Amino acid sequence: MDDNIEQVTADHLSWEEFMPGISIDCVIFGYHRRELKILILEYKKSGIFALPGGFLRKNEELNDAAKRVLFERTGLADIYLYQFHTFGSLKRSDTRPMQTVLEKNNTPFDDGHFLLQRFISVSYYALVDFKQAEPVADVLSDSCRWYDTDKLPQLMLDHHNIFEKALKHLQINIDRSVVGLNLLDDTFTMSELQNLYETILGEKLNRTGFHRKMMLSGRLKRLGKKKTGKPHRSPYVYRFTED
Amino acid sequence: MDDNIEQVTADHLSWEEFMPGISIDCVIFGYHRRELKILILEYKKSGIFALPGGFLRKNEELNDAAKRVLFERTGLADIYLYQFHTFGSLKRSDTRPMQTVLEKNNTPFDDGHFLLQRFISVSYYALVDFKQAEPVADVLSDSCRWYDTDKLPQLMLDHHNIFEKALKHLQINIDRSVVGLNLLDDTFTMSELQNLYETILGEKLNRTGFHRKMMLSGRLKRLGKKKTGKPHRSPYVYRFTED
DNA sequence: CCAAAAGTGTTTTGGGTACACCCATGA
DNA sequence: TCATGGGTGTACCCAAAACACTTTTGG
Repeated sequence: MDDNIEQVTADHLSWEEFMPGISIDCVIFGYHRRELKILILEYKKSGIFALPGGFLRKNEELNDAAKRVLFERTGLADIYLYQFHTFGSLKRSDTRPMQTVLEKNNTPFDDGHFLLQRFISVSYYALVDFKQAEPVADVLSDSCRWYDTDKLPQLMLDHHNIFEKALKHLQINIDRSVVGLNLLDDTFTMSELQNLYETILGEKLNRTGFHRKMMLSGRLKRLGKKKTGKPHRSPYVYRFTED
Repeated sequence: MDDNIEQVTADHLSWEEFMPGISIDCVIFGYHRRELKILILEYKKSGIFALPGGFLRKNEELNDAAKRVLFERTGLADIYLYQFHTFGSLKRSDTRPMQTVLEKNNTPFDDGHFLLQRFISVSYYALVDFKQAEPVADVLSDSCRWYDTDKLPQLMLDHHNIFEKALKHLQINIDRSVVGLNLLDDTFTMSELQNLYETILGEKLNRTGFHRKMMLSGRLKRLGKKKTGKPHRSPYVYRFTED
């Protein structure tokens, strides 16, 4: 019993370090085999799915908090991160999903628990290398896994809205975000890059036009040829030039 | 003395209605005589200038709070409002300007005063009709006045950053925001519209190209001719079609 | 008749798409 | 030599920019 009280106190103390009412949600995009993916947390035994998120420390830059969330879930630093919107609907304050999560975690709580308040969500999207990321679950969750964006489970609260808005921003910023640089391997072929674009935009692109546009952008450097073992001419591989 | 205590209590109670740590700032654009303007508050006798802002009620939609702030300062409803960024730098938590403001207002305060905490600013820009707006100062300020965007006073904290980012977003969204509809009179000439565009973008535009682009957009309806009394052909007046 | 600004037709340009063709490669 | 996919040149289209010309109006 004493242990339990101690735990509650410690719990309470740690929440004290954070700004109340402000959460940070991250839509973390990855790409593999023609599928656009995002990281999704599943809370323990609750069947509740959510975007990776976190809170803002009282002495922390907002953008640093987003970087920290990203690092905690993927182990990656120096990642393309973009703040695209802040969500503040009242529908966000439905506390039932989080109550369920706390119950399944055997965490004692009352109505005033930090996690049961109304949160404004400052939301970011990130582009990460699928192969380099090592998804890590947080204390409340069983898993942090990649899901194809066209096969997402039902997400808690307005998290599906958040994802959709992130995708829309990604589509609009597709060139500015240098998607290839952030979502592909270091080197890649032109059709791999085109496949990525087509997956994100959800539409077929003209092959020759795409080729020329990319070359004219001046951001691509052509390296050697790639031996594919396929019955056709082998493609060049490219790399993005830093600028 | 009793009155004073009563006031403090009332003051405390009223701050209780708001979410802590979250503020809303509005860059309210107007346009008159080839000058782009924004509304700026001057705090009482302090020489401190700031963007109009406010706070989020605990039971209020975020976007509604922005509308409320706009209404309180201009008396206008149904205005084009766009949330463009959330600012969360630690530099925002310098409390000295607000302490000065409270002192000049003879408002008793201690370190824990609501206005002296760290705030995350969810920021919106608005486009309003200069002639219809009736700027109203808030309780802490002497004035709420229009300033030409190229002659702004020094603004507190990061408010000049906020303005700059708002302007950048306005420039990018200039067509989507239907700038003419929101910043001009109901009817206007083509060159008035072009002057508005040139002022916002800060560059000269090709006259005939602008004319044609606007007509091809299909959003303009040509009305009659305008008698100008000027020694040249009189221009048509136009109106935006609603859709 | 002139100057000034508005409106409109014509030409040029440049990016995007479509198509045709050649190249490289393994079966 | 055939099928397949990669690379590139040519033709075409459309929208934006540049230019030229006409129209209207007061002095």
